[in-house]
Amino acid sequence: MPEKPIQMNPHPSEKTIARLSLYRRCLRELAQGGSHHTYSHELAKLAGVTAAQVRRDLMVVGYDGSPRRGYEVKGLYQSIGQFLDGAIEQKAVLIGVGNLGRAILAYFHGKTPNLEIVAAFDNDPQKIDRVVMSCRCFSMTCIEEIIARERVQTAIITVPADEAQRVTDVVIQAGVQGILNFAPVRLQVPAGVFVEQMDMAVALQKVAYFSRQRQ
Amino acid sequence: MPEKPIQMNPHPSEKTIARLSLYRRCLRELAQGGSHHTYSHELAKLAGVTAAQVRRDLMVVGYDGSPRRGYEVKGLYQSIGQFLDGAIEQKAVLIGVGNLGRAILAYFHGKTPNLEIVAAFDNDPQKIDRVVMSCRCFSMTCIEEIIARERVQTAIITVPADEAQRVTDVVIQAGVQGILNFAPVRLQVPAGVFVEQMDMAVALQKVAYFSRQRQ
DNA sequence: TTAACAATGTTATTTATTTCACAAATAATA
DNA sequence: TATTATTTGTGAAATAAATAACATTGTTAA
Repeated sequence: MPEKPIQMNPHPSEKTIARLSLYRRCLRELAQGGSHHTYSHELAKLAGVTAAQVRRDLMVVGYDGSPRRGYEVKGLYQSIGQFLDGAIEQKAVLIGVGNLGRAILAYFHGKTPNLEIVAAFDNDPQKIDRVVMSCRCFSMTCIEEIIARERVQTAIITVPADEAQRVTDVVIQAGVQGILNFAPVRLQVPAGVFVEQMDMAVALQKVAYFSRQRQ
Repeated sequence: MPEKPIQMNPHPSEKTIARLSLYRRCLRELAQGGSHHTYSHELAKLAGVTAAQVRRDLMVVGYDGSPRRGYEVKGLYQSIGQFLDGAIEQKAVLIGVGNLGRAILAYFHGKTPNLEIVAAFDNDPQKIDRVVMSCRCFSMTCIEEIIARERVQTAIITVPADEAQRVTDVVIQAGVQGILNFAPVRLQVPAGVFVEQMDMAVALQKVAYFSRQRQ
């Protein structure tokens, strides 16, 4: 193989980051299935992409496979983990403990040790100061205080559309750098804050359109 | 303006379809706010894209705006609707009435008249034959029968990861052409079936990564 | 009536992303 | 030990997507 230059891609794309996260999940499954090593084409098949895509994505991680042997499953898993998670543990909060909020709390509980949801917020007195899906639920009046105290960097927004911008302003004021937004609104945020839109309505329309196209 | 050729883009991209759906939502809000006409740059600002992007996307719809006046809000809204929805009403089903399933049922109820969720399915006897979030819930043993009878084209999958592939095989067997999948698995589907993956874990990892990068 | 303006529709250009292709490398085999 | 087969890592090519540019045109106003 050609000599590797000591220089790393400065800005991996969003798509690459998303796929790396996917590869990590596939590697976890491979490890649980007892595999010790794997190949780009195997990983590609599991992730639903091409082998070339896998190899190119892995360039940013800086983990070297072996020709003929491929990648060591555990080693690559940990390398991707280091790359995606960074050194210090990250914290997230969730705002809006409706059905969607509860689903997300349940889904993530214990799954991602390097990115824990440390608190949930709602206005409903029935929920405040209770533990919902293993997560402590607080009044929305405490958002700023807890985000600042716990050094939370990420917020998951699962409130109705008409509350989303207000909540966004509060969490950013408190120091949040990234938002996962499920409300069907484009959030206005200052430069430097990352927003990922999970738009279920748009996604469903897309499926409906293309399923009609293919009949 | 140059003469318009009577030829339409045969295959609008997934991204264009997604944005058209977004524009439609923005137009609805404009209409509710009392606007009668709008411009590509206004729509662009609302949708969080560029004006050139808006105009390019609108080419596939075949709705002509007027120089100087821009687009008629109601007319463009309906044109996009016709384009996305098609002539005949589409039906969807939802499989897995957990927290996530309920959230989606609640969210879509009555919102999209051209794409109705006509039935939900679960194995829990507590839910079977009840109405959950205004949607009738059936046993999973009835999936094939109801999809075939109602000519359902789209399925929303909100079951746990280890059931997703089994459910997928059933709904495709019954005639479904498109799937919106919330389970964290790459579904194996035959060619011609469209799958849209809503991967909450990947999305959260992405936000965590980029929020860390920007601090 | 005509001139100036501002917005459209579309082509051309640029940028981003994916795929291809292949030298270099290494394990397995003879 | 030499040979073969197969996979990696990455530059080059191809494809896809976004942006810029602009001729055209309806509207407004002098």
